[in-house]
Amino acid sequence: MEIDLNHVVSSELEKNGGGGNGGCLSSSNSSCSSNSSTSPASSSIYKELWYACAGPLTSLPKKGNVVVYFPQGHLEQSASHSPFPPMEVTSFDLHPQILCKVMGAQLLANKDNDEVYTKLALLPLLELEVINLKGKEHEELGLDEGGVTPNKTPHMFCKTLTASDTSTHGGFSVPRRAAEDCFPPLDYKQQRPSQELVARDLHGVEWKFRHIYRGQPRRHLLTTGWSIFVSQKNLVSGDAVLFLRGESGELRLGIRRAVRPRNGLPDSILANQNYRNILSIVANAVSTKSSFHVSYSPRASHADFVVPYQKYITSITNQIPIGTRFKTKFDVDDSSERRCSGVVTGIRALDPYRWPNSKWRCLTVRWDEDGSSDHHEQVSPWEIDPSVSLPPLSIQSSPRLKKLRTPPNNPISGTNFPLNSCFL
Amino acid sequence: MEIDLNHVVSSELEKNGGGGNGGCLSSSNSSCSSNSSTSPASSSIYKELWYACAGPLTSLPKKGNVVVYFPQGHLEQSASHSPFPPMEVTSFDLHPQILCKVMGAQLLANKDNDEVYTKLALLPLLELEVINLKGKEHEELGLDEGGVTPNKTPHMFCKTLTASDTSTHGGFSVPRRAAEDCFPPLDYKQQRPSQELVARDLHGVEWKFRHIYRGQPRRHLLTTGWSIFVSQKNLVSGDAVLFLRGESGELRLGIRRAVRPRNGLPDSILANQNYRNILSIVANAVSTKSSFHVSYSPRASHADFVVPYQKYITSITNQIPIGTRFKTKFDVDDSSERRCSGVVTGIRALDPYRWPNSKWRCLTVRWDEDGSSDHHEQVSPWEIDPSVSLPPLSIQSSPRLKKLRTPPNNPISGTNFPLNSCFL
DNA sequence: ATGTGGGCCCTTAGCCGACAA
DNA sequence: TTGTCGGCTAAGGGCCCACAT
Repeated sequence: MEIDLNHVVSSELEKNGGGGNGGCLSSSNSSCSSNSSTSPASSSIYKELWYACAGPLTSLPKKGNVVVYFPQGHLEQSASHSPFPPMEVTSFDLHPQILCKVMGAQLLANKDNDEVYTKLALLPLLELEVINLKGKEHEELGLDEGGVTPNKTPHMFCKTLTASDTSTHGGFSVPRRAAEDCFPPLDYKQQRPSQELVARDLHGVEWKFRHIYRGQPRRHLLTTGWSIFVSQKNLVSGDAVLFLRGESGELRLGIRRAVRPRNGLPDSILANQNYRNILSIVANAVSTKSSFHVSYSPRASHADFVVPYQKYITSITNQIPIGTRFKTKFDVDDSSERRCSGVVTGIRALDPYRWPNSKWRCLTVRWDEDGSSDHHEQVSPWEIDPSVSLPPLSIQSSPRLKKLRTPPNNPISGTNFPLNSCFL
Repeated sequence: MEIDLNHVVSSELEKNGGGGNGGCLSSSNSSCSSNSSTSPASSSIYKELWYACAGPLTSLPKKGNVVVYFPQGHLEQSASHSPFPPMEVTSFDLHPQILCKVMGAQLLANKDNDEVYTKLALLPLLELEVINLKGKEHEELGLDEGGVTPNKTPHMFCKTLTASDTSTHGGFSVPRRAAEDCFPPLDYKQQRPSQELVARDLHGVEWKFRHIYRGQPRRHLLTTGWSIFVSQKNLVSGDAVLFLRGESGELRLGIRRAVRPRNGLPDSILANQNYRNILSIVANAVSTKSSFHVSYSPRASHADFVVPYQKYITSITNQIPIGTRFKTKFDVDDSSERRCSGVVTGIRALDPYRWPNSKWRCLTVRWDEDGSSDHHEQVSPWEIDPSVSLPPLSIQSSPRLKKLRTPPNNPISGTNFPLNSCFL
């Protein structure tokens, strides 16, 4: 009997028993073993590892939270190669945004490439319930967003791999502080102190490394076992590994791949999710008042199509006139993050026929740094942070803007889209 | 931009242009290249290769055929680990068998493991249309089943890999007749005649091999390039490779993996196909009179849940009393096939609550050879061939039968399930 | 503090014919 | 006819330090 490692990791349950072979292909001289059934570790460490792999910016709705679900975003994620659905596909009479209650959230990891993703169970709410919600406490509305991310583990590090790290020629050069923080101390009186490290990945697979302190000047290195890890995980320079030490000293390690075109949500989710299927599933759930499942990859692209209720409301309540300057975050390494800024150049519905009045990526923006051309030029109001008090740029000063047609005159505001008509 | 190789191969269209990297990981010294965009070959050779990989027993319905679709079988295939759906899932008021017209059939290959599968577009038919069908010509009813399988290519061979074939120690030992049949002739006057072979797989990826005739006694071998192919395709001893020579001499090669627990339909299809999703998609298609898609892996398990109309009718029209002896086919190697036989020991619906009166695997059987315990003990009427005129075994003679409870008294017959009530 | 490269050893991939089944 | 083995050679994995940034 086989157990799908895609479903071993779960923040809700303690069922970490599943073994399988976890992609460990080495047979005899194994520096990795899949002996995860003997793992006595609590699942909390996996939860922390999951969030570490997902990056510092990831925050997920908790069970019971109220969120806004955007079918458009869901469709985009599932078929990134064809931005627009075929003409004959209608919106199944679905609203562009659907208020839902989070009935469950699973933290998962792609068996093939270790990318983290989540599976949310969403229960559509009716308009009546929306009104009732207004009197509820804030927690259910997803206001405690910051609290969802677990406290950052003190003993963890994340390093972007260099060419030397991934080459077959040598091992892995461990940053000094990282080794001192996360690894058991070595006996520095010895000539070349070394020890064996054992770390588990998100699937519970054990990886063994020889940790040695040597060289002139002295440094921490991972030698034996490292190259196997690199090849098994298909790591290349630019990807990042992260180590994490739990309370009782046990090690976890995860990977955070560099942004590549294809490293988003795994095939296992994308395939067989065509437009019609997704829409019929959601439409069915709405009409039968039953929950449906949504898979979401936090590291794939900034496509938040499941947004905390309060965050959404806040983002559309404040006016965002054209020319508004804003900032937003992109994480780069360890726990640092790069801030990008830009200016709103237009407001229009992406697909006015199928999804009229949809807020999904309704803002046309221009980024300040041209190097970041990989960012979308269409973003959603809740993705940006317009609270920056910079002087709004004159639109005429930008040559690129002259190509744009006159944006329609519908600035976003809460009054234009009262709750009573927004949802369902 | 990336192209999903899962969808490159298609029997219907000529759109074989898609390149991608086809899982070819070797970088510089590549014995495989993904230069499939330059392929001038017609897609018919791919069709033949697909059928060769699928095995001699595979026959698929053609576009326009009328078939019977069984949701139960579809659900089984998608979640082979949990044989029964959770209690709260109903059948969505779907009938256990749904008459459909085949609107399209794509021949596909799993990008990860090269397993062949098909994607069928099925359009549910109404009862009225069923009645009208009775006067139609036989072709549309799927009677030309045998004709669907293309004429067997004369120049092809299939060899099950030995331990030596898959070892890193050596190359691939080519059966003599195979080499003479499929490969260009060598100059046997030379001491060690050799040549370079180039073959394309289902994804259009080129593989190059050094073909040499040497040794004492002389034999045909594939040396350089072979081990890369083995490792890239993850072949192990027991798997089979097959070579195929087209009319103009170009080579194709495919693989047929040994039956393993997990080699069925790829993850890309299985995942995210839970019971509720499938049923809501099908129910939606039935109610909106639109088509839906079904993925089916012919080599995974003998779970024919899309059955030609006539085949189904024939199978349930004839009485199958308990004790009936039957034969059935299982393919083993090349184009040979092993025949298995057994006896029908009971007839009952698998899931009487959700799918009453369903014919899906309603026969309990006992196989004659005990070694074949991997076969299902529950088969569908159309999977067996009861035309064998062996004396029916006395039920009491079997010790294993004593454990069975008395089977319900509902022998299968066409009159018990008239067409008018069977479908929708 | 740590990325890269040269030196060097030794494992392993991989081609060959000798055998044997 | 063809599966497996021992022999042999060459390629590269992988540990070490020097050096540079």
